[in-house]
Amino acid sequence: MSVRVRFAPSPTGYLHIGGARTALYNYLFAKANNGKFILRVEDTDLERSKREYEESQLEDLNWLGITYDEGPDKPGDVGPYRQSERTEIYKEYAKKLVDQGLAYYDFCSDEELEKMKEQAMKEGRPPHYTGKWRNEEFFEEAANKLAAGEKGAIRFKAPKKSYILQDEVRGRVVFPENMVGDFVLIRSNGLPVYNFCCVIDDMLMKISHVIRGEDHLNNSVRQLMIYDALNAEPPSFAHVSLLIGKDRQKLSKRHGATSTRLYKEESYLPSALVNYLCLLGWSHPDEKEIFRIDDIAHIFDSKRFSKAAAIYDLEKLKWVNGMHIRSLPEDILKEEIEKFIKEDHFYFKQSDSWKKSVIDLFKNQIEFFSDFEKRLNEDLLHSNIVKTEKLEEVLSWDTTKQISDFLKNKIDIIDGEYLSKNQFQEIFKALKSDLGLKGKPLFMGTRVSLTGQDHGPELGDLIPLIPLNFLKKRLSNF
RNA sequence: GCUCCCAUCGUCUAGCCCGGUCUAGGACAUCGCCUUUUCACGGCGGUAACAGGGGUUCAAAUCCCCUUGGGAGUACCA
Repeated sequence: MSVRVRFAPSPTGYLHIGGARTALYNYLFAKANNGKFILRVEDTDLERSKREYEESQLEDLNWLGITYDEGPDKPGDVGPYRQSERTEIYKEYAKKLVDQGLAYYDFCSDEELEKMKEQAMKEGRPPHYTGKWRNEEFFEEAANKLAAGEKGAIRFKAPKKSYILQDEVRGRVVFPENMVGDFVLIRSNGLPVYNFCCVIDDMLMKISHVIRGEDHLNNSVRQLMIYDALNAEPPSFAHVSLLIGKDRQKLSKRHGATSTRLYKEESYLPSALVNYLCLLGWSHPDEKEIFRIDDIAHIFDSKRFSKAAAIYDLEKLKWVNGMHIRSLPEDILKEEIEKFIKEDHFYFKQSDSWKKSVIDLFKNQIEFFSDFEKRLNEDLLHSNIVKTEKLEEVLSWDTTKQISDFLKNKIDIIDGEYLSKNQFQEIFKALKSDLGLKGKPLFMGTRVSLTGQDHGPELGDLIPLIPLNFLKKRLSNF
């Protein structure tokens, strides 16, 4: 049987980081098994679903490099791929179930339903449907109401038996009898409910494996019931552990950035995000930590999912991002970095070789593309200098005063835009021998005199990249 | 409440299925040292975990049970 998997987001918000991970696992699983990855939009909740969210989610998926074979914008043979466009299909199946006596029309009002639940809770019973409409003797009355144009919901008659789910991740899960009561298939407004359309679609779209969040585990019993009623073979299921926040609660807005979009805006590399997400609940057989997802697709194995929920914590993601930045080819790195530098920045007025040197100088020190401009401004162009205690200390040394005087004399008489590497080396050598300094006083004194900072890249690499007039200006402060 | 799921360093995890090779391995973070000063990179090293209790066994992180803790579901949301 050919492998077909799907990701089925609801367009009720931006793409959630947890959703992105689920999509990723499906994508990887399809790739590993030479299967197809289908994207289906679950927009049956009319009030919350918005087309703009759908568009943004597809866009973000694309940004992450998670591409699908079939979807609303890539029609295949089993469309349409938006549930809102499939309501007739669901109704048809629901009616068939009613005809077979496996479901029934229910005309209870919200108030009646509410009362039923309260009563059950009070008596310590599970809050299941106990309305009269499930009884055959009222079928005729229901038919009359229907004929008279009254709106009723279609409710599924939950069989009184236990169900067993052989889950790829959880193993054998037994759902005892009486776990759920009769549930709604089609709402009185004619729209289907998740558990129903999910099954119909997975069946019609020939989905072979369902990989989804553990929050759906309990839904499975309802879905299994429907497959049974439809006489259809259920797909195999893999319920992946959930992503949670530091407080071990379900990931939500208050845990900070939970939408994929924000990572895009903060200049994270999609390859890094996806690399990190992949490792949150799945492990590489060789414990490799840094990889491109397409490189591991062929070894992706659903047996390596972990069962426990993972805390979503940004620290490691930052590191992964830095690693991905460093592995970028030179020209792409340059291109990406430049996207995050202001158009009128000093950087763009410099020569290509200068740009290259500067990128080489900083690329190992940044975790984000947006860090580059910061480094440039602080380490090279000396804006935003913070007077630290350490800096004050170095400034107070007599040797520092000697160094700055010496440098001022040497550098003031040099013309040009930059100091060459050789020029700097010579000056530095002279400084060393003339003043007889070494170690910390020498290096720190020179650094502070020339950059105004107590830290930064290797002096020999850094100084020749600082415009000469900046150096002169700096020295004139002493 | 009821049902289901989960439980290894602060965090992500390997190991668990097929008990001994585990005085529990890796990574992030953290700390220390080295890399002629700093930051970073790199290298080396340190701190740090099998939730608790019972079994089974010559032997348990690994198998079984209980407790505790956490999570999910219990909708005419998805």
